[in-house]
Amino acid sequence: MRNAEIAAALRELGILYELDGADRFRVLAYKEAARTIQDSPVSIEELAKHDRLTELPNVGKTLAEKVVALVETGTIPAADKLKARFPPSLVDVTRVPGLGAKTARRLFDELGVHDLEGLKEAAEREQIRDLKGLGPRVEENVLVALETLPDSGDESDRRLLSKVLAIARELAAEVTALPSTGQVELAGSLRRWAETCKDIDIVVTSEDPAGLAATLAEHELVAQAGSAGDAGTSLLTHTGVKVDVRITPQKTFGDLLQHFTGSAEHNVQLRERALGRGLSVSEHGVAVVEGKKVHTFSDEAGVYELLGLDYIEPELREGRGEIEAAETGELPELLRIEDIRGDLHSHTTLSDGRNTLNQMATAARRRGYAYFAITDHSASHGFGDHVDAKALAKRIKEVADWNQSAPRGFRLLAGSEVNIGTKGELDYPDELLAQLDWVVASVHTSFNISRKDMTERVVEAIRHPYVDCIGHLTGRLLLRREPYGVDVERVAEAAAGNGTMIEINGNPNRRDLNEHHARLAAEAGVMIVCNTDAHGTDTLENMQYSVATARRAWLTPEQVANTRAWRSFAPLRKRAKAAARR
DNA sequence: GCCGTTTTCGGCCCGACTGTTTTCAGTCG
Repeated sequence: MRNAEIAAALRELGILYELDGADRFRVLAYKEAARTIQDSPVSIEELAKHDRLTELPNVGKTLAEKVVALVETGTIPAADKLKARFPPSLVDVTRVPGLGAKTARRLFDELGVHDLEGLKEAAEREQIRDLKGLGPRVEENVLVALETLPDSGDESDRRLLSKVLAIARELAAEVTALPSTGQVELAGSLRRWAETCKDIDIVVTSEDPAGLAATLAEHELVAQAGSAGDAGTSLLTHTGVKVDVRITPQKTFGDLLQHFTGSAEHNVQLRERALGRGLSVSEHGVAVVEGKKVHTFSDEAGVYELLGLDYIEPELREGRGEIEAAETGELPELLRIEDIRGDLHSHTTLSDGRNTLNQMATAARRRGYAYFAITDHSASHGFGDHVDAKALAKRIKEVADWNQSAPRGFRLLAGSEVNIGTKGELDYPDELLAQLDWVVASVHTSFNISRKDMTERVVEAIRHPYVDCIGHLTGRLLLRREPYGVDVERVAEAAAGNGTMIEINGNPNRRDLNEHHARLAAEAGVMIVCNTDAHGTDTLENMQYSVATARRAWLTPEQVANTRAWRSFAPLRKRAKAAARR
């Protein structure tokens, strides 16, 4: 059973308890445990089998028992019991914005609402207004909300970061261009470089809130402008993304930015810790609980400093131990994009890329890289773009020729992205692989084999003497395709043992390794590589997503191989080590 | 439910907004 399924079952159970009138902190405990499990880089099912669940934060004895029951029998007894009392479809009713469990329960008790269909009927028949505390506006809102309610799941209203970032940057630029504007920063999950996000938060200082709102309302990306005031304005883009622009005086810019950058988990932990020191943190400042003094900050660093913490980079603000580390001076010196010296996964027109070798190499050099690997797909790619052994041999010669006239300080590498067969075999002869500078090995076919077989398959490739790096390890496509089953812990162990690197693929649809796996792998001693998997010169800029994931994984430049100059990077490759031994 | 510089009981972020109310509960981020 996948971690996401276990997390979903716990979230559902939490809502069932909430419908049952449980204490809100108990409900919260289920949500927090679900999040921990969703984020876990290792298999929760495996932990359950070895009685290790309580090692996880937010999972105690009771929740551990429930997860064990779920993994062993497929259901949780407590959930079955509650489902006998409330229809599971009542959980859907709590997904309607504005309706929570308390309201859903009353609709069930007093109107017999069982599901979304029943809710719609009750609203249409104007029955909801008969309930004390609810009125006609609730009926109106329910009917509107039901029109746009996504079919299922928590993820369905999330979008890929890259799609939203482009819109956000354009709107932020528009705001910045106004003479009445002071500071402008994106906040929320965009600023934390999460994989996906729901909406756009922009924090601004402005002398002219009305003018700012009017300008944005006219922007070509904006479909609809909501209420505007001195505190800000809200918009809806044509792509359906909600935009919140928050205006603040300069003196509390840091407080507001800190608040809206989040995450919720980070802020909760930060505020709990602050309370222990007699300080109450909010977007308006840091208030001294016993007294009247309120500290305000024009930059975020001041907020963290007052709380006795080192400055925490936005990418780390996920409630994953960063506050404790900031307290003891143990925050990592994070990788920066300017640390990257080369890109080691790219495609050209020889396989399925859009640009030629020369165009890609030239673009890479212009980015300031010292080295760049061309890694077209291998002989069995099977999408009509395969490169047979003869074509690859020719390509090796072309790369050598290109390097003859290459500018100083830049080196083009002859490489390949080789398919890993179902038994871990590669589809070029070893003699040919030996002539390459760099080999990425990836799984592109037969995803639906068992977790055990997939793990063996990848580990076999990791052991291969000419495999330098594993590409997009889990094969996931964000919001589209689940990762295939593979034991990342075992893979990381094998990679560390064999000196095989693992990439963080910067394609914003992939970001694979994810931040949890990357952190686990680096801690296991695996050398990480930040790559783009660019299929054109334009997507070389996807390095920003690879670096973002690395930062979210707490990685330092030392843990990322391609932060090194070529003379230091080259000897890290297995093929170089083997040559040195000979 | 979980958790511990408040440590095995008694806490568990903070404020805005909404829709309904005359002071607040529920919901949201």
